[in-house]
Amino acid sequence: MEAGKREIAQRLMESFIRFTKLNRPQGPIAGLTPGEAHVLFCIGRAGGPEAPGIRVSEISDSLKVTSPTITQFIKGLEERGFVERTADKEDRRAVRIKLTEKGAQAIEEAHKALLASFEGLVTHLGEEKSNLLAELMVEVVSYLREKKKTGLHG
Amino acid sequence: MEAGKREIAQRLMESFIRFTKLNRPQGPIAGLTPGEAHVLFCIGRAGGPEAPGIRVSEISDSLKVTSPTITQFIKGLEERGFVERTADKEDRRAVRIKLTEKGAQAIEEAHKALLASFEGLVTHLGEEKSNLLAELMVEVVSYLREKKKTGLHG
DNA sequence: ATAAATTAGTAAGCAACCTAATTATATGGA
DNA sequence: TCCATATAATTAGGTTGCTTACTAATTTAT
Repeated sequence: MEAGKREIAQRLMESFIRFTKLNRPQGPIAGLTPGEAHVLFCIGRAGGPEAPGIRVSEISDSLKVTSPTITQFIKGLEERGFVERTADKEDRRAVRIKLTEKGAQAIEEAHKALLASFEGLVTHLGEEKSNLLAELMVEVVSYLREKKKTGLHG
Repeated sequence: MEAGKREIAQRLMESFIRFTKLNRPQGPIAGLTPGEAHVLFCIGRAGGPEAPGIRVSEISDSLKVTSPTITQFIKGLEERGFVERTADKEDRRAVRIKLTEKGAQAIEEAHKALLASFEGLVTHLGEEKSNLLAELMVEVVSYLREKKKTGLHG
């Protein structure tokens, strides 16, 4: 039924547009912009205080943004004491980035706030619907990823 | 079950973050940036060629952005011949904005492209799941709207 | 008449991205 | 060994889509 399909697409489109608008984060959390929090999360995931620290290129790969973008974020985060840069001894082109104590605390705070807001959503929808939604969103993400890949040479 | 709830929230959070990243539009459609297309859609919805045209304030209310943002978009769109400005005769502070022929064509093209991409998603998920997703997203949107409202004075 | 509100616009700036070019270092092959 | 090439990070500058603060013109209410 083609008409049904178009109608569903229309509804999906509208809800996604509204979602995108509303989902834009309003203000900073723990003194971090949303983008900074993202980068900081990525650094935090990369290992504890004993680890050598993550590289700029690894962050940019992981977050799918270019390395100059990461450099800019790191610059701001370092100035404000959230991260530390150290030279890599085995590859002197590389830079190792680690969280400071302040950075680790900021992550914890931001993570709590973020999770709390999603827990609010789960409470609103109920666990069953939330599960369903998460599954569907995973499928949407895999579709978008596929589309983006083939879209480049198709 | 608190542990379950947190786990669901976590999965929801991750899928939403990935979605947001992938859903960012890549390039212009019909010579319009995504933002311009949005504004043009809004102008198009406001009435046909015989209507008096929409006001800047009406667009900004509808799209939930400030009026200077709209002014900037209109400026660019007028320069490139997508819209026309005319003075309102009954309220000389106001400006009436209408689509040109070129603008109407651009909307049609952009709308087709957008709808086609969502139809691709509907095909991928199937109609049943797509319907479900649209319904869930409507609930998410209403939750976010509510949260944003109460968040301001709570 | 005058104060208050409204409409649109300008100026300046921020967040989060991008590309192109540059610097420093690493590495494989003639 | 030396050179060409590749890689790591950075700098410089641009884009998109928003913001706030302000001005000018006009309308409305007192």
